[in-house]
Amino acid sequence: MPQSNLFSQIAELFHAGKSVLSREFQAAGLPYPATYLKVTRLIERVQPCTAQTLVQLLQRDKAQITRLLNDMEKQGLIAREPNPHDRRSQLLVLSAKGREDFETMRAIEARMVKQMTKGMNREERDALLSAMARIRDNLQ
Amino acid sequence: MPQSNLFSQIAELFHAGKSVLSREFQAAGLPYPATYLKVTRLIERVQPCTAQTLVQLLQRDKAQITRLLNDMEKQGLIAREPNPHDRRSQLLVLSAKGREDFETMRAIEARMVKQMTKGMNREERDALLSAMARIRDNLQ
DNA sequence: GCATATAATTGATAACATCAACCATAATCA
DNA sequence: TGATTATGGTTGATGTTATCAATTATATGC
Repeated sequence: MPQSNLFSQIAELFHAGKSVLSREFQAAGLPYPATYLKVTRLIERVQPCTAQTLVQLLQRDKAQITRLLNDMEKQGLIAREPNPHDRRSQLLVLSAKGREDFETMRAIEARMVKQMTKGMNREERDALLSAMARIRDNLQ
Repeated sequence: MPQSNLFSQIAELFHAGKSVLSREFQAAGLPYPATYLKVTRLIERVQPCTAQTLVQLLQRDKAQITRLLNDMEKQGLIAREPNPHDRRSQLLVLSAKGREDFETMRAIEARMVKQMTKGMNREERDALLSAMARIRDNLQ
């Protein structure tokens, strides 16, 4: 890629990473799109978690979130439980299968990230992550 | 975004950047998807350039490239000229409109990148770009 | 000249994204 | 309290990005 700039780099990195992930999910018998990992991660970490929570954290359209959750529910990864505090929304939880598959996906992703940062030391990795966080903030 | 890892960061950055770009292209009267910028950039920089060249540089499926070029041709941004060395392929060139719109898109992108790296000095920016290039290589 | 490789297109389909309209419930406030 | 407005979520329509398999035309190697 000749004379790339920052944004092209990000785009290419994302594209390459996503395609590695999907391929490896496939190979591990988890034929899920890469997005599932992000969603399961959030449902695990952020509790209680509703569709609206995901909309805000992922900055995605709520329609897209609804459909994503429908698919994941259909595949038995998550369940929607009544929200005692608000009958308009539902609480999202991982099923046993969801937790298990999430662990596998997470391990695959961790392996990929390790591969990506091969040859970088602790400081370099930290600098990279903090630079990226900064960029993200600047973009808001 | 709680405890993000490298790949999530990249994904979020890409998503945020792409949406800023499309919005600003719209605002500038260039209702093109963000991909057009990458393609016009390559056609300008890499000459001669065929569909195959783009497939390799962008690591995209050739079907997708064909359709992308069809759209761009339909909108008058590029032209396909006969390749004197190989009658299977065509040489891609920017039209006058293509060059003009490309300049506008490039300026918009440059503004965004400047915004993204606000508060970072030269060394930090260089370190970031080279870390990203390294990551990209590691991923191949 | 024939077999095989390559450049590009086409068809099918999935993943990802956005907008507008809508329904049910919650919150506000006259 | 009852009307009004706001919010969480769903549905419909549509556009963009991606991938795979099959096909056509031309090139290349033998």
